[in-house]
Amino acid sequence: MNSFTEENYIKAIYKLLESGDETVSTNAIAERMHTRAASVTDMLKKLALKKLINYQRYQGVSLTGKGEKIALSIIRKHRLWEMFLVEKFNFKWDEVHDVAEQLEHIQSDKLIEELDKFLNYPKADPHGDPIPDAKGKLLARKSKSLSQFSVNDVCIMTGVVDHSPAFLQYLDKTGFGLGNEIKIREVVEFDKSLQIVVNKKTFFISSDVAKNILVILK
Amino acid sequence: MNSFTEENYIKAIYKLLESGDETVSTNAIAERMHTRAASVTDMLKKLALKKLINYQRYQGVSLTGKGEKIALSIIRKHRLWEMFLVEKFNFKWDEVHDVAEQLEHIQSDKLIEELDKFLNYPKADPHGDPIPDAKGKLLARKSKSLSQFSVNDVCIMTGVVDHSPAFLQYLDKTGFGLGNEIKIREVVEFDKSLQIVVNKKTFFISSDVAKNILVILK
DNA sequence: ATCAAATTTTAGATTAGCCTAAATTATTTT
DNA sequence: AAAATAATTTAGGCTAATCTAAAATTTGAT
Ligand SMILES: [Mn+2]
Ligand SMILES: [Mn+2]
Ligand SMILES: [Mn+2]
Ligand SMILES: [Mn+2]
Repeated sequence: MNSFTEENYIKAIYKLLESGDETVSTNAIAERMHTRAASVTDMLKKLALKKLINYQRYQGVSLTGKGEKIALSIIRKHRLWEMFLVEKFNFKWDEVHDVAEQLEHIQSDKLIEELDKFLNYPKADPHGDPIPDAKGKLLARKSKSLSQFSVNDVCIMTGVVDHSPAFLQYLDKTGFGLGNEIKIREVVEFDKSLQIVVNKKTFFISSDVAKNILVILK
Repeated sequence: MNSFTEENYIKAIYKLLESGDETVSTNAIAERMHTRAASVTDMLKKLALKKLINYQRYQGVSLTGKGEKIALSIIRKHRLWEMFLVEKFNFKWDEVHDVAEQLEHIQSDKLIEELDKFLNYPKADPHGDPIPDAKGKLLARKSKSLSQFSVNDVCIMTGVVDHSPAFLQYLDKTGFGLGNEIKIREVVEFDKSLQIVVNKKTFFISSDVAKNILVILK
């Protein structure tokens, strides 16, 4: 139906729209897809012809209902596969993304239904990202960045912003994972770095790290 | 490394070589790939340049060691995935092929290792076809077609020649499957059709069906 | 050994996805 | 409200994989 490339563009547009803006720019897509703006324009014309995006030249793009459904189905597949790899195949959370990028394009409704069942209908992937249901319904997360909390707040880690292996491995090495209780012991005024307590141990993390850790108040 | 298309050509050449000939023809590849001979010639030039096939124009092709290794790795992945779908995801043996055609191109050594381990290192796929090991070693099967046996021979069904859903569904409906004991009660001289006993029930099968059932003598 | 038929290759196009360079349109600054 | 700058699109090309039609080569039948 749609090529891998088309699927990847649609997903990129969806992700860019997630940050709140009404439309996304050609340049933003180009950067995310590691291509040139001219290539993006070519693809936008094609996707518009297929009624997957709303596009008028120079005006930015958004997804149509049809486009959004496709995006959500790809994201669903990506996250289910990531979950599968971690739960059943001994992958670490920093190893799953690249394989899931390939698996998300496999076409088979039965496969995805069985995958979902096999994993017992998980609500979130190994990074805490919510998994759209079979109908494309996605629960909005209410997590906030750890950097938004204050001294003596006690939070539960629910996700990450940065998904890079480097960041995930840093968290592993330090001993942070989803579900951990994090108590803020001190916020350094100067650089917004934090002193926190996790598993009864004290850690110092930069504001950069704090920004990339998602939590809910306990 | 190699595109999906290149992988599919290599696999096609491998399968055609399996029938015993030293080389395969451009036309044979074209028919198997549902393309035209001219397209095949283009691809053969490319694969020859990559040293995956031995090719001189008008002389037919064979695989180099490198090409054969790639073919076996794709076949290994295909058969492991088919096994996975049947064993873990409730697929029937007539439903797995098309999905495995997609999954066989996923690139991840760890994924295949874990898949193999998860399935407890199976020796054959749901159709009885042997699975190459991680080194690309493939055990030759000694099964023969049921049509080669005679009255009173007792055999065990070990595989199928035709993999089409139609044929597999016919076997399902009739109640034949891998591992079944088949006793030949009569061979009709006129059309080579057979009267056989499976699970204490008597069946009449055409010579065409018999040719497509692989067995070993009990 | 010659000629006809079949096979295979070459020549020349097409489409998807990508590129650079140039032109166009929008936005920001003065 | 111009002018300068930034963003976007168009123009023109490239490669991979495909096609049709024509040419070249091999095979096989007299
Ligand atoms: Mn991911
Ligand atoms: Mn994820
Ligand atoms: Mn198969
Ligand atoms: Mn099989």
